[in-house]
Amino acid sequence: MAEQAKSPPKLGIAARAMQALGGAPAPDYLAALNPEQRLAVETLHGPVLVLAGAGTGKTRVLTTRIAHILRLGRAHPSQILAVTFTNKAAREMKHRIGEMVGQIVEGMPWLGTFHAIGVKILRRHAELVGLKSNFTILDVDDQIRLIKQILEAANIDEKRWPARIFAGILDGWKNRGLTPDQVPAGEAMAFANGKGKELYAAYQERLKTLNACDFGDLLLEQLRLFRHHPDVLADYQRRFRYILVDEYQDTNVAQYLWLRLLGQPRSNTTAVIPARREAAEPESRTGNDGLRVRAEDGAPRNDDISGPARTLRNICCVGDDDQSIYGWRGAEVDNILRFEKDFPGATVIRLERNYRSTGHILAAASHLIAHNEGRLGKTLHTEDVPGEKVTVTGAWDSEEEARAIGEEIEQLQRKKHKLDEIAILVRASFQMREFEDRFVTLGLPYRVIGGPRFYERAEIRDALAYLRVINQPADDLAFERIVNVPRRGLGDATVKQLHDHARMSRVPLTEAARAMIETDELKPKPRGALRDLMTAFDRWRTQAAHLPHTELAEIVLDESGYTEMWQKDRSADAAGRLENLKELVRSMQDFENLNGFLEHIALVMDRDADGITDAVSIMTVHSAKGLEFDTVFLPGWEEGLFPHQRSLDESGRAGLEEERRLAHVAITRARKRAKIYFATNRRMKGLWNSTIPSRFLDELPEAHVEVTEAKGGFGGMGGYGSMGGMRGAFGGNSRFDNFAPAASSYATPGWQRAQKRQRDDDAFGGFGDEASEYESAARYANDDEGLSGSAYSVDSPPPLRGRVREGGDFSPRPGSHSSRGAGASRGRFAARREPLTIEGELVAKSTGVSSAFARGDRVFHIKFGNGNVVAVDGNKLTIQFDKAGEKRVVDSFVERV
DNA sequence: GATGCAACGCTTTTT
DNA sequence: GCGTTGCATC
Repeated sequence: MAEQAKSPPKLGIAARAMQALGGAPAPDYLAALNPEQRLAVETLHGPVLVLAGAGTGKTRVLTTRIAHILRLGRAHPSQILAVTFTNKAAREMKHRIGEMVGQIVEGMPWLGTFHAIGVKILRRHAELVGLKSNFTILDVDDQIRLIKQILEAANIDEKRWPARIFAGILDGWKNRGLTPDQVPAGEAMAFANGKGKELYAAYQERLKTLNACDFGDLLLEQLRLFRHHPDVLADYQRRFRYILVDEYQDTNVAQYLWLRLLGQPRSNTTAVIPARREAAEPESRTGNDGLRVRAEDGAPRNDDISGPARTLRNICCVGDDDQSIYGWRGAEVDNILRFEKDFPGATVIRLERNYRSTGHILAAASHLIAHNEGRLGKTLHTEDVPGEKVTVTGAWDSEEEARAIGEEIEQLQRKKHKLDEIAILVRASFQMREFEDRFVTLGLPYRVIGGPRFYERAEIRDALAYLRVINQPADDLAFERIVNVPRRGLGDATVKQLHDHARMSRVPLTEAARAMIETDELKPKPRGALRDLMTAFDRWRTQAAHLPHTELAEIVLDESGYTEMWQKDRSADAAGRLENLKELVRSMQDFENLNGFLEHIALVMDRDADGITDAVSIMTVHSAKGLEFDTVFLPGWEEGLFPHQRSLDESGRAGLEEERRLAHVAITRARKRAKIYFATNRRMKGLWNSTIPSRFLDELPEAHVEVTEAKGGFGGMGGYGSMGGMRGAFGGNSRFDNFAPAASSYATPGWQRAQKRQRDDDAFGGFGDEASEYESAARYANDDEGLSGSAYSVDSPPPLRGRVREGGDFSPRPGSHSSRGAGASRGRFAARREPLTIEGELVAKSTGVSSAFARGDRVFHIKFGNGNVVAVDGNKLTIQFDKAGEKRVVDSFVERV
């Protein structure tokens, strides 16, 4: 029965599955599926590829399939391997399966991320790959510090060959499943004059001494394990009767190989040993400094992987080639495009009925993505109403864009839309700031998703380092991190001595330290400090045995002086850091012991959303994948930003297609409203650039898109059409060429005045044209020098703004904002705010209720820290922050201290 | 060991 | 423009 035709009659399969159920009527969970979904759930034999377009019920299929397998008794929970990319996805799956099966699925030990499963397997067989089962998992920070040490030891100038770059290269190799000896000679040449390979080998060796793995190793070491120990592999192949993979389009080569190994027929294990495959792209990742990494040898791909699996195994991959947006970190769309070749006899099922978005949105997204060539092709359709058209709105600059979006959100809010159902999805994270600033002013609750994660904060890592040393004394990286934090007189000199000693005796640093306390190599002062520290660690280790780990953490933070260090720190974020430490201890409660906790944080770097009840979400398009909202705002659709210039430069056509997929992902996040924006001027890297609308806008179907009219203000701005000339250089006209910036918010007297002044002045048009033409020409000549040369300088913001500022009453207050550092942002903020206040906008937005705060109050703001209230205006406070300077904020954002 | 200044870089991000 | 980082200096 393995020999099913590729396109079996759909009902046949379903019917057969029904028979398997003994002719009983389909259970509820099946009845709720559409025919294709049902086929995907019920095709339980042989490889299955489910191409699940956005919003077609992908997760539902996966979870139902698992529930179905369990219900039919085809496998025990422990015989199902289900892999996801993120912990979030894993959690969600577990939850939903539990709901369906009607109980908590404790018994699904092999449902998790690639990495979590990797750790589990590696811990069991650690000794077979040269590790001990309590090995540490290094995060990126540790990894870079380790590389630095390796580079130093090899006498490589870190200036010329930065550790970060090498970390990137290493990552690339590991993503492709390459061990040091497998690195193509050409690529190895590219770093440090051909030392790449050696360095990689040295790094791996060092990891072994540290009894540690980096993230890449969690996969790579498994490949090694399986290849060198076929018996172990066979054992897992036997165990996993069903394999399910989520987001298959995001798998990298290493993950692909891993799946191939596990998904292969058992008999075939010996054929696999030399498995190796080059990256799909002939030309690939680039470093800086002209460091081009190429796959020099055009080795035929995939030829050394064992031939087609002879016996079909039950592997089911779910993915969407149109949502592959992680090529830059090693994902290979190719894996999904080639599934049928890799797994002959595979059943391919397309899920094309979309349950998420209304008609216009879906049509717009489909039309856009149809411009891509390398795709399997799906046609999404919906039975939903057409709904609202996708809107495209032009804004003068990014500030106005933020203002217009803010306004639209307030309108939605007035119509009782939930803020939780609104998201702003940006291409690059620097775009977020503009919105944050705007929302703080408006008093609009928002949450930023992504950004520095909880466990990446310095204070958290420090605290963890202490715990890591207690847990595993050989953890040199952790030890080094905190040996002099807080300062205890163990500076670089002492640490270097420790290092020397450790290297000579080939022992971990802690051991070296222990030895050196007994000798008089060290000066008395550091020696004493070191002895104290080691005694403390001994004590904590003893306590660890009988105290609850949360208590231990508190003791350690306290006795080490770490808490005190932050208490004494007077900077704005010290309070937040202490709060984070408390949160850390709190979060430890969820774990049985220190070990479990440390493992969790190494792998589960995600943090649950903060407690804000109803708020607009701001995030990158990347982090929005998998999410959905009623209303989605998509700012920044401009050439150079979206599609991103670097993506085009580095990956050419493939890059453009990935950007287009990203745009497709962005639009398909919307259920009811997708609102696209572009600005004609944007500041990037400190310079104002005039920009042209994204080519993706032209690729949207006119019938489903509404180009919103400027609502007054800039009506008569034919003269602004500087973009016609720019398009000339670009080739072909865009219907957005003469687009007037949206000015919905500019019906204010101030703007009318500014506009009038500008018209009277009439000098602006010429300037705009000239600069823009030069700029776009330079851009398409792909000449970076020219590009920055053509951009407006920092001192001359885009023409209109410049005019406004220069016009007497709008100029920033002199003197008061001139301080540097943190004050700089204040200057930026205040200079812009001022005119708005004058024009009464802020007053108009005030609730009228007098604030609970008074002048002189000492307050705390989550973002800006502590400060003093210098003025109160309704619910708007002007606060002089200690660190962040003077800002106007809404009172609900601060609390009294 | 703290402080200050110059230099760098700046898409997307999980584990 | 702005935040981070590394080095030099006191």
